[in-house]
Amino acid sequence: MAERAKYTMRDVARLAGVSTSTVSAVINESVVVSPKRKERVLAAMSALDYQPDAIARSLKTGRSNAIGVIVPDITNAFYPEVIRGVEVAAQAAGYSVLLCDSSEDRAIEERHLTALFSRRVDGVILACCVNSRATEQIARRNIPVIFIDRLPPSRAVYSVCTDNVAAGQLAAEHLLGLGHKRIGMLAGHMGLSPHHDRLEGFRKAMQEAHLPILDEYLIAGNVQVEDGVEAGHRLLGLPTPPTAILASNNKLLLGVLQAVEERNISIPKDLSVLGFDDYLWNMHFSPGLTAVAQLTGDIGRKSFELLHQLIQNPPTDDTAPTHMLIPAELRIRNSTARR
Amino acid sequence: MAERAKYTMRDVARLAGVSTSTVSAVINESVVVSPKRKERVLAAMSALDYQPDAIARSLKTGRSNAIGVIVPDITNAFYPEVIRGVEVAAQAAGYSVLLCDSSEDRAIEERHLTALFSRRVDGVILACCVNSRATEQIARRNIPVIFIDRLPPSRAVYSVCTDNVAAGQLAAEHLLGLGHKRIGMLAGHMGLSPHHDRLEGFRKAMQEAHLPILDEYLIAGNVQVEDGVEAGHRLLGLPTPPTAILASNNKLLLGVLQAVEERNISIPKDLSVLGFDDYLWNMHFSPGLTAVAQLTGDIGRKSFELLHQLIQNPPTDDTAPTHMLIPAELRIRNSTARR
DNA sequence: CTGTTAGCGCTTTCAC
DNA sequence: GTGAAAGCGCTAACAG
Repeated sequence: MAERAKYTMRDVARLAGVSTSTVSAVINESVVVSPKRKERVLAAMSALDYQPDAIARSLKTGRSNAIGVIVPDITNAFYPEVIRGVEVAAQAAGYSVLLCDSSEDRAIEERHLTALFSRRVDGVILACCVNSRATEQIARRNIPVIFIDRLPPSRAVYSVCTDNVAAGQLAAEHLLGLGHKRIGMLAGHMGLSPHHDRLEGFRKAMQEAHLPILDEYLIAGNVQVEDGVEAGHRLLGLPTPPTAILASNNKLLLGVLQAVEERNISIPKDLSVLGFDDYLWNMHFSPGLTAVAQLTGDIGRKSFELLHQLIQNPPTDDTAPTHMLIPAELRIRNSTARR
Repeated sequence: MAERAKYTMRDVARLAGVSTSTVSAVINESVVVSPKRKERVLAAMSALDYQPDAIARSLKTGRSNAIGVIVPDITNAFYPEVIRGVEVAAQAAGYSVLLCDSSEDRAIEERHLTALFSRRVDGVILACCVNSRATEQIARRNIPVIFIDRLPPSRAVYSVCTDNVAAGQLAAEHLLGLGHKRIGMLAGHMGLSPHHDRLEGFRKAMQEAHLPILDEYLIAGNVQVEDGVEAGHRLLGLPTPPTAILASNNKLLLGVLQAVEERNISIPKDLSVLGFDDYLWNMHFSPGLTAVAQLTGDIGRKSFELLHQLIQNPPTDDTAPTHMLIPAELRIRNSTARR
């Protein structure tokens, strides 16, 4: 079991009465082979149900036609959507995807990178974890890496991300446009570039509207449901509570919703609520949840395309890395209303 | 770029003043090496930041230390949870995971299998698509394959699945225990073994309670949200509507919820509702959704363990394949109530 | 257009 | 305990 394929190229060559190089030429269409012999080779191949050995080919060519994808938590619904985009594009280009989950742990991320390099992947797509040291590890190697979603501390890397500053601004302006002036924000974890940037966008929008951001309306830190519950209660228990709350990720939003439920507050009558990321169930909540959606499929597809391009045309060391920004999309439902 | 590592075993050997076989012995701890030379080798390895080439090793040993995982749709939240279980167990055992998404398309599934075989994976974990022909493709090869979640038409394969008959029964008995007698079921797609089995469990429970299953209470077919909406309306528009509805998957449940919303029916006062699979947002819906949860992490972990075992101890052809059944778990919340 | 040949980087007998 | 040497299956000069 798990044994090699029964037949090798030599068997095919023997059966077809040609040399292995001819078989190789037929398979790779690298050089022209006379129709007659080509026919014989093809016949022999299917007679033996021959499958080329990708490993031997990789060893010879130095290219694996495989890429690595590392995400911090595949059960976070954002990533599977991205991965699907990568997968489809990769498959179309003849690449396989090695998937790794770092569990938001820097040491595991490092081990995964090492393993991927050892497997000679042609490139890596990486959503790094907080305080990632990946850039240092990558610098020593010469393999193209695309950062997605989250940027490492030094942002001087190839990346494709949602334009989170614009997304934060978009969210805030939607609320502002509805007449809200007291807007609370659960900003998430400032060590995570998307959260950091969304807050920046929020700040920008408030500034342009000449509105102050009250300290007590801004809660940053963790990103789990319970953190959202706590922050929600904190905000809603204020003497002058906000009339709208913006949650920087889906779990925080779920937490806010729970706090709202517990306080018997009515959405959107008493409070408008808006989150980032848009999943199937968002629209089936009642009321439907307004959200700033990320184009996850695009992020996946474009990150593969960029990586593929880098694999085929290795950049010289002095070219500045590309940053690809994907727009976010406001999906208005019934959790936000005019003040 | 995408070029091989700078250093090979020969470089390490040269620097350490030993032969490549000694370096190999140190790395694999295959034979005892004198402490002194071992030290020198280790020093040389770290001095060069040497990483063994997994591809060359695979070619030589015939084992890739990689497994393939194929799922029909990675954006279905069930699979990422399973994959995480696989991933963690695989990583602990030194295996990498090649992930493929078949998009519920038999032809793509076949291509993925071919690619995985070509890459000489040591085994495959497969959630097959409807009408899968995978068994035939596998029969010709000699690679262990574990079916998860969904079983192929012929169930004579190694598998690890939720005990869906028991799960269906569990769900029905919960409703029965609450005094419901008129129970509607959105049974999903009968070509999918989990749906098929859950219906069987439902039937069993009804039979044991000496209750008939009305034809108009049983709706099978598709599995998308819209199908749930339509079926929900059909059920709720009946002259004598059911007092409880059981939905065989999460999307159907979402659809029912929408129909309920549109008809201004109150859960659980007027209708009890229960679904399969349990996700984070289920408990944050109001009311919290009662669900039969699958132990997704266990499915993933155990399927890897079984596969690993098969890789290490190839079964003889006449041993009957193992079927591993994972229990389901009823999580009672507020969407089901006494009738 | 076709075959011969020399490795890719590693593991593994097999002598020493 | 250690090294020399032979490949794993394939591709890519190169010579014919």
